[in-house]
Amino acid sequence: MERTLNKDAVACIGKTITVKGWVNSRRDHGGLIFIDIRDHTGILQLTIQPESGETFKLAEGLRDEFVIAATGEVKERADDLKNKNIETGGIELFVKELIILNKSETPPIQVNSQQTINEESRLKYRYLDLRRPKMQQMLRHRAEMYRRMHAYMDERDFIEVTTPILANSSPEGARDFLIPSRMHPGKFYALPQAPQQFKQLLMVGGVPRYYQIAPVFRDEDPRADRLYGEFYQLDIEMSFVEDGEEVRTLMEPLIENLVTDFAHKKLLFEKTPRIPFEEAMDTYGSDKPDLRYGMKLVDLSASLKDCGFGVFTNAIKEGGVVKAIRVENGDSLSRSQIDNFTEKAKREGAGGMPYMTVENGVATSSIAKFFKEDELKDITAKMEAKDGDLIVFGSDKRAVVNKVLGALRIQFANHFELRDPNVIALCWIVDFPFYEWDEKNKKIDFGHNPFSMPKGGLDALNVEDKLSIYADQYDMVMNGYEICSGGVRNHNPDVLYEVFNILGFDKAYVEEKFGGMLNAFKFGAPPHAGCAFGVDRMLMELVGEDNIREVVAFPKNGSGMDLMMNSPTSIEDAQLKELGVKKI
RNA sequence: GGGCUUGUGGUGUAGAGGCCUAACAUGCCUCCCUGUCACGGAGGAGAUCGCCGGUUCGAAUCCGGUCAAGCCCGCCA
Repeated sequence: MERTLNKDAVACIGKTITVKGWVNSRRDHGGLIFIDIRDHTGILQLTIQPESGETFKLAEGLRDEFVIAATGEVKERADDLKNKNIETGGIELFVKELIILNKSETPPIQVNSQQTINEESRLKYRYLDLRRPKMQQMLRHRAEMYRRMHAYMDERDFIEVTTPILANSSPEGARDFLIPSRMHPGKFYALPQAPQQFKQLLMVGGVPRYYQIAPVFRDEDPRADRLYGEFYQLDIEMSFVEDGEEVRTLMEPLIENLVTDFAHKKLLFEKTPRIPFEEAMDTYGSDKPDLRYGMKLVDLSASLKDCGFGVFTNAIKEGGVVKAIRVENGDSLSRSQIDNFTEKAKREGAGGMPYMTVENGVATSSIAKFFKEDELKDITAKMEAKDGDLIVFGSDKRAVVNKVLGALRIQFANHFELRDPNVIALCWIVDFPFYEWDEKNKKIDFGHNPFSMPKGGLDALNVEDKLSIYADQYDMVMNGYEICSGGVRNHNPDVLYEVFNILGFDKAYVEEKFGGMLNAFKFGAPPHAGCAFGVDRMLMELVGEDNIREVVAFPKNGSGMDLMMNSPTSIEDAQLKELGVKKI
């Protein structure tokens, strides 16, 4: 007699085996009882006959989700009794001995049901939810992805180093989770928003290739593609790298392989394209474009600068642009659907949503009367529009138009179901501007990460137009989701001082704020670069989920609560006192 | 912080001023059943329709507020 998993029972015909698992369902025929026993490998039918005496009596009392062990002989079923729908449908276990290892109350959510269950209930009873085959598969998918990541990095001589979870509050970026220090009342640790500083210090510490699948913590509002509180990154960093392209070419085969070999999906591009940030913004209205569909933004300013439509000409006169996207077969949209899209456009900052449809080879609409015939022809030609297409315009400052049309592009793609779930489009967004114009405060500010290396180093910082400086920084985008962010780091103290000096911060400020890292850089920091992949988000897209909580065992809900464990919780006064924390 | 959507037996849904003493499916309980596989059959229990207030002769249904959830904006690498 040996212990066997359900799926392995198929190979045990004629043998006596023991299986253990949960009661998935019970079919009691009065004189004959069938039990489907479930483990993580699937379902196996147990057959209990009245001749088994005590065992039969025990089986009559079984209910869903009881935990049982059954011992008996595996027999092949007669041909007409085989169930082709399940893997073990050709056999059954004739039970001689049955042990109830634990009972179960009637479960609040049905494990064996196909019904979609309210997420709130699923999270409250996550341990039941996790018993469902789909969730079991998810957990195993995740483990398999981790395994591949470890193997890939190990093969390339990266070593895994764990970095502190009790770390420091960081000045940039998201809101911190703070941990009061008992030994230093009034002082706090912070949970790391990324292992960024530690991994750079590892480079200084002579570790040339580091990686870690690291938990990171951010106290920001969640979204469907953004977990609350904590998530995981495949975090890597390598020394003696001065060009981000080296990191990109090293890492992209891993991701491409995960797409084809792990997720069994098609890569849209044989060679993952590099798209400069500004081109992405201009062409797709987004720094994380979904490239599975077209609908590129086309600049029509040159054609329309003298047209009769004041909305357009005024925008151009004030230094703005007129751009448009072509929605294939978009004239099938109803008036109210158009109104819905118009609402969306307005929410993104547009004044309205002018549009034309194409009939008999030329654009037309209620606003067509403002345009000369050759202007309409020009629009049609530049948009490469065919009969039945919808042309949607945006006119304003360039940034506003890009934002509006970029958002509409996504909305139209959703509506017309242009996102092929079996295809993965990867791209790298490169050349992020180092500085950006802050419209609110009317001054220049850091575009993204002040610690990445300006392209061209110290010399490049001397240019007149600081907005023309680029950072050697890059994001990887998968089907419209940012799944990786990285950069060549600024390892040179002089460059770091100058980068801040341009914004008016002096040496003393930099030293006070970033002294720890700056000190290290004074003692022979090698040039280095790296990146971090969002593991959860990548897995979500690879397995075709549209909510990131579906690929996490125990996610928090939208208001940051764990409904199962009831966290966060209140704390005893005595405990607060010990930590030197005053109650509000 | 703001916007949109949703809230009805344990679970998933229907009902959209009087057909509601709230329907259906599933689950649960009792009984019957020796080849089912989401077994089947008979019977039964289970819901103050998220909460508070208002309109009305009459509210699950309309209105106001409130709470909760999901999505989005803000925020966030």
